[in-house]
Amino acid sequence: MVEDLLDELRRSGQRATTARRAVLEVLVAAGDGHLSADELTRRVRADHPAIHLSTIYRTLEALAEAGLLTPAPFADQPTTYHLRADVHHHAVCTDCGATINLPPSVLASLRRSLLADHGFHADPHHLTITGRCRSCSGA
Amino acid sequence: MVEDLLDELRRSGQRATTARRAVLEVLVAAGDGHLSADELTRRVRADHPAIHLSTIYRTLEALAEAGLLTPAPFADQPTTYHLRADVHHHAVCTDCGATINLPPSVLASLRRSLLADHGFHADPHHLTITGRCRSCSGA
DNA sequence: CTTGATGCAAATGGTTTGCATGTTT
DNA sequence: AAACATGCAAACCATTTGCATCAAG
Repeated sequence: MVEDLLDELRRSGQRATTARRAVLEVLVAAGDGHLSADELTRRVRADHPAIHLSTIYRTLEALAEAGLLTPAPFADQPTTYHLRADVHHHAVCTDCGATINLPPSVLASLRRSLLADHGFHADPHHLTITGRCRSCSGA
Repeated sequence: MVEDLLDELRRSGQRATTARRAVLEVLVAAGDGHLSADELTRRVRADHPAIHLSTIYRTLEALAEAGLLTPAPFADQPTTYHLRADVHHHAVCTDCGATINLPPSVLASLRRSLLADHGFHADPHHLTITGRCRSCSGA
């Protein structure tokens, strides 16, 4: 898994270093969770205490450029990152903060109408839609 | 127009000050354009040179709380703001940077399915969807 | 006159960068 | 060996905050 990703990295002309392997391992272990650069650093350091926060940022940039991961900039909070394989979207409740993961398919009809009406090929890596969840909207 | 908005501000328990009037004037004059705090300050200062950037931020916070405007956090770039009356969404081309304004109605079916499937009442103040515009996707 | 708003300067927090050194290819 | 990645410290930039002063109700 991680080795496959590293191969893809190399194929895109980048080097496979310890830091990059470590970051990918943490991301794979996290499943489809979203990790901030800071949290990622904390976890990477469990095994590699010397790896620096700035390296994590540069690594994330390299991995994103190679198309292996996607940054998910939330409003305010620090940007989080997840593997490209786990593309999904979010519904976030503005009252309680609950988040619902949504499959890419929820955007199917939106994409269709953007294409039909504007010739726009939507390729949303990550989308956050705000609103109120079932329990908060009941209140 | 601006006076109506100021009334609404007062009704929500906030004070109608010079700074707030000035910000509203600039926003109204900007139409549905999106202005960053910095750009807003530049424009406000044309008439009121003493108004400070931090006041603009506090003003924006007050106006947002009163429901008069909406912050639109773009990826990376500084957050921009527009009047609540001009709610709309964006499609941004990742190649050329072109942006298309979209009416709220483009989200109708998405909202319907979120409600049906998750009991989630979507109320997106602002959404940015990435992809490639007609001309760039042709290339 | 009381409470909230403003100006200013200084702090914050996430992210980026310059540079000397270490590692991958 | 050459090119690129890393650690570190310092810079950056948008935004926030403490505090003394000022203005709106």
